[in-house]
Amino acid sequence: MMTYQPKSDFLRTMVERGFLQDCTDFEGLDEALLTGVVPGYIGFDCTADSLHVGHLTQIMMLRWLQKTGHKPITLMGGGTTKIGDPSGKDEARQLLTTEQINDNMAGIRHVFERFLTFGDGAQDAVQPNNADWLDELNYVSFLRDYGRHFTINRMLSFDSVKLRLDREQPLTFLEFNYMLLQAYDFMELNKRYGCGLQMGGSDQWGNIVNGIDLTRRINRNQVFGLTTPLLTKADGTKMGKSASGAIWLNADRLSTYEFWQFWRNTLDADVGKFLKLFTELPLEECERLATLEGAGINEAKILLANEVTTLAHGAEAAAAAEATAREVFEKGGVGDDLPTVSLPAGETSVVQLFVKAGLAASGKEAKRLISEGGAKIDDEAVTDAGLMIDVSGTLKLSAGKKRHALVKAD
RNA sequence: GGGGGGGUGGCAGAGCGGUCAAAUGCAACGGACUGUAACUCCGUCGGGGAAACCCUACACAGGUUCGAAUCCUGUCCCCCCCA
Repeated sequence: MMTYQPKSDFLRTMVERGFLQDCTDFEGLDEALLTGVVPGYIGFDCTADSLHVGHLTQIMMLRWLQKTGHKPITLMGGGTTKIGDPSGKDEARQLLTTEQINDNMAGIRHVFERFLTFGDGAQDAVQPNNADWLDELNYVSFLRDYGRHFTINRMLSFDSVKLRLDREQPLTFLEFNYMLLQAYDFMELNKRYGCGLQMGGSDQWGNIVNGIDLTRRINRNQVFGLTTPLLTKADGTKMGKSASGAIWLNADRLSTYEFWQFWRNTLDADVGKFLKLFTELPLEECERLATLEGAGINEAKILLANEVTTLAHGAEAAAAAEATAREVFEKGGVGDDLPTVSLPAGETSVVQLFVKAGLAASGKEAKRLISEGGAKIDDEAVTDAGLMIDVSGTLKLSAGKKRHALVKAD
């Protein structure tokens, strides 16, 4: 695959920056991208009101698509979310109301607006909702008009299906149908927007290929698909989890300081990869930074954190986060950007203080922290779990060396 | 429909009448080392309580026992094989 040198800006960027896992027709897509504006889409579930770093590869890909002169389509799975894609899930997803789904779509839209330009222009991003066409689907006519184009033989040959069958895990009819609906989405987007490209994670390959086939058969249009590699950290663990949970891209869900910290704590070995994927720094710069060692790579992580935070939350948020981090970690001081909790002034037990500040999940955990010597108030180690604290002014609480929070008296 | 095997802490997976808040591994958290890394090492890891101590837990509901995650009965769920 890599023997072909792409000529289009978009594909070249994708290859150089490590976005590309696979493509259905590398040369064909390249040509289409050179010929005119190619609307390209990625589908997103509406299960939460924000997206997280696990989506960031896809988001950046859409951003590059727009930057290189094409049209991004962020398809909301409003229709499919009502059913729920059960693949990989242990239990059936709880059903969301239409209202919840709409709220979630609005939240997701907020995230995208930071990365993409929406509007009515040829290269402006649009955000359709597949409920608009899936809700009206009639089972019998769907089977008759579209079901005929899918053979079970072929569907069984897809890895996503084969894996499940090989592992002797049940695959419900619902899941099996999911790929038909997604194929239908692609075809519909091709009709409505002239969409010529679907992108997604490597696990979406089968679904994407089905959409391409269906679009060719029904619309008689040649469309393309490309996938991104599954992102893992250098130590083999999943990317995008932190102590407190998912790394949300929405400031309501995760403070910009904590978001910044997530990137600041990138493993050495991942710095280059993340710079290329999640920032827009020139390629050579990314590669140079990745080769640094010791203090150098440490500074590179700050740069990474600043760049990603600027994209997701703006330059001001990034600067504030960096200032706080430098104050806290380099000078041992206090920064405004630390997670802050307000409490009524007065006496509280240390244990409760740590729980309320979000530094301990339970009183037991707070006590454990204290007995292990990891709990500090204004940098003084707490030794007595029975201590009563008079909350007044601002206190800096620390759990270990990295987790800090401020408590303010009302 | 018949036969068999299972459901244990965030996950994986022991335990199969008392010494079990439950081995071990992973994850997580704290500490040492450092660069706010990685690796390694040490410690912690159901909840409430300052503590003594108390409470809830081995799918669910009952039962047998001085005593049950462990035995019995019923219910629900999962997997496998046969039809």
